[in-house]
Amino acid sequence: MDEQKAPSNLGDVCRNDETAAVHVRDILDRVGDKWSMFVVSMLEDGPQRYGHLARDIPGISQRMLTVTLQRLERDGLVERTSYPEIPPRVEYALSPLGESLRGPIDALAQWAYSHQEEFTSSRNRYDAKR
Amino acid sequence: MDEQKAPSNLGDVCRNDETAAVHVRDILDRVGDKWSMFVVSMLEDGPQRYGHLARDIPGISQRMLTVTLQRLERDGLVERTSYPEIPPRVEYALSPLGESLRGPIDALAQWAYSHQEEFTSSRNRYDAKR
DNA sequence: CCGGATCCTAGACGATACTG
DNA sequence: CAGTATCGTCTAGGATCCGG
Repeated sequence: MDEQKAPSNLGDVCRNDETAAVHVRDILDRVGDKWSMFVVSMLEDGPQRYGHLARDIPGISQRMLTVTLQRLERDGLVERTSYPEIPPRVEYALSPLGESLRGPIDALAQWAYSHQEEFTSSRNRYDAKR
Repeated sequence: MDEQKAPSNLGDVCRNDETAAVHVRDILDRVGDKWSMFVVSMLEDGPQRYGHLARDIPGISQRMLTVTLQRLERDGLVERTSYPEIPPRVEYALSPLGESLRGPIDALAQWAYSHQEEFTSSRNRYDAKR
């Protein structure tokens, strides 16, 4: 008894397995940082070049695009391919692991989209009371 | 023509609707901050008192528990009920909106749990090259 | 074209002490 | 018991300039 079943929700993950909880935190950090999921969404249609991403993501600085891509590559969510040409060409694509993240992320995006009304009205109500 | 369909993934959400993208960012901020989802996971089993949360969430400071709960309440994910007794008693519970977030969050938690191996091995491989 | 290196600021977070 | 107030630290993120 006390079989190690795959946990089915966040609470089970956090409570059953100390190290798993740490990894969940790492993922949530990546998901929650300012640009990562935006970049991932840009790669959903296929590989993109650095310059294309820089142009199409409004407001991102060169530095943040660079570090975001590096972190995503480090985490194995994005694959970087550089072609030794002049001028240099570098392409970024979702890895299989990155592709597999699309499901959960899209679910979250849909939730955010369909509940934005309740979300903001709750904030307005709360702020009005101060 | 140009009917506004519900977007089915993160890219559609971000590209189709400027304000929706902002709300998605707000949600992702909340999901990504250090304690929010941990607190939410603690409330999955039912309402909890402040002190109980403080004891059961390892490493959280009083301040961070307070501000986390306030933010969750502001966003309408958690409901606060204070009973005017001596000594005071305050209970926090998931709102219906908060309950509805469990699906997407649990999906993400499961993803993190089942892919932690690839995640960390990718990081080790990446770090080894520097 | 694709970044790396530097400097800077705002806000997230933590420790501690105090209060209705 | 359930917070608030205050202070210090640390890091994410932005602006800008430089290099292969």
